[in-house]
Amino acid sequence: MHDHNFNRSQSEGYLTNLMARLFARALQSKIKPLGISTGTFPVLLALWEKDGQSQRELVEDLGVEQATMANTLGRMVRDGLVTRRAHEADGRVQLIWLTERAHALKTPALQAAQEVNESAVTGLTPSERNAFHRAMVQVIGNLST
Amino acid sequence: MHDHNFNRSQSEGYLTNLMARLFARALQSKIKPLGISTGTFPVLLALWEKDGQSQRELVEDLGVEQATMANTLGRMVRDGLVTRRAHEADGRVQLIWLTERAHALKTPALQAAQEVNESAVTGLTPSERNAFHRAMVQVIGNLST
DNA sequence: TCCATTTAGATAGCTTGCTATGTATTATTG
DNA sequence: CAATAATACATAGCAAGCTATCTAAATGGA
Repeated sequence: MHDHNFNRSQSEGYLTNLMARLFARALQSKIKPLGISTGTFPVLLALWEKDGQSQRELVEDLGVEQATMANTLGRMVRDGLVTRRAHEADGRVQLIWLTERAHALKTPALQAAQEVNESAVTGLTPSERNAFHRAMVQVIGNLST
Repeated sequence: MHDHNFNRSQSEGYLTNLMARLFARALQSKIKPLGISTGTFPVLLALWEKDGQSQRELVEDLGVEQATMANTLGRMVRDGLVTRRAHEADGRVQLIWLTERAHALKTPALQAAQEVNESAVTGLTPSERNAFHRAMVQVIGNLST
C-alpha cells in the first residue's frame, strides 16, 4: 500500500475533526445569544436530565477528563449557571446544582441544538440518518476501549 | 414536541463532538512518539501533498481560521517541522516549506493515521463504511454554508 | 500619482481540551 | 488505631480552536 496516496477527504478522523468544528461553530452562533457556550452545553444537558450530580458523575457521563470538567464548572459558576454545594456525608464531594437562570435556558437551548442537528442532516433520508447515527455509536465504542 | 426528551446520545452534534475527541486521543497516542501533534498533523498532510504553500492557501484548504493557522505554524517552526521563506514577488507572503525532519515523518505518520482509522471503523461492513463516509461529507457540506 | 481598499499575516485574549501533579478526605488494612 | 490506599477535586501549564484587532504590502481607481 502506498501511503503516498493517503487522501485526507477519505480519512474518517480528518472528516470527523472538520465536522466537529463545523458543528461547534453552528451551535455557538445559536447559543451565544443565550449566554452559554459549546463547552458548557453538554454539562447543562446532563444536569437538566438530573440535577445535583457530583463532578465525578459528570466526568464519567460526558467522557471528558476530570481537570477539564473542573475548569468548565469553574466557568459555569462564574457565569451564574451552577453552584457547588457540599455533600453532607462525604467531605470530598461537592454536588453541582443548576441556577434558576440555567433552568430557564433549557427550552431555547434545546431548540437551538435541534435546529443545528436538523440543518446538519438535511439531504439524508431517515434511514441514512439512522445508519449515520449507528455508525457513530459503533466508532465511539471502538475508540473508547 | 417535548424538548424535555432531548437525548444526548441521539444528537448528531453531541456524538460528533465525542467521536472527534476520541479520534484525537487515539491519534495523539500514536504520533506523540514521532514528535508531532494532532493540530500539526493536518498541516503536514497538506504540505506532503504540495510543499511551499502560503498560509492563506493552507487556511482555505484546511478550513481553520487564519489566526489558528498562524499559531499552529509558529509551533511547527519552533519544533523544526517547517520554515517560513519570503515570497520573491509578493512581500506580504511567506511560503511554508517542510524540513527534512518533517519529510522523514511522512511514512510513519500516515501509517499511524491509517491504523487509527481502521480500528475506528472495525465492525462496519465496507458499504456501511462507505455510507458513513458519504454522510459525513454531506453534513460537512450542509454546515459549511 | 496618490489615496483608499484589499490582502497577508501577526498578536491579544478567550474557551475547551489535555497531562501531570498537588491536597484534602475517606476507606482499608496490618 | 495508626499508617497506607484510594478517591474527589483543584491547579499549573500546554495545544488548538475561536473572535477581534493591528501592521505591512499590494492594488485600484480618481
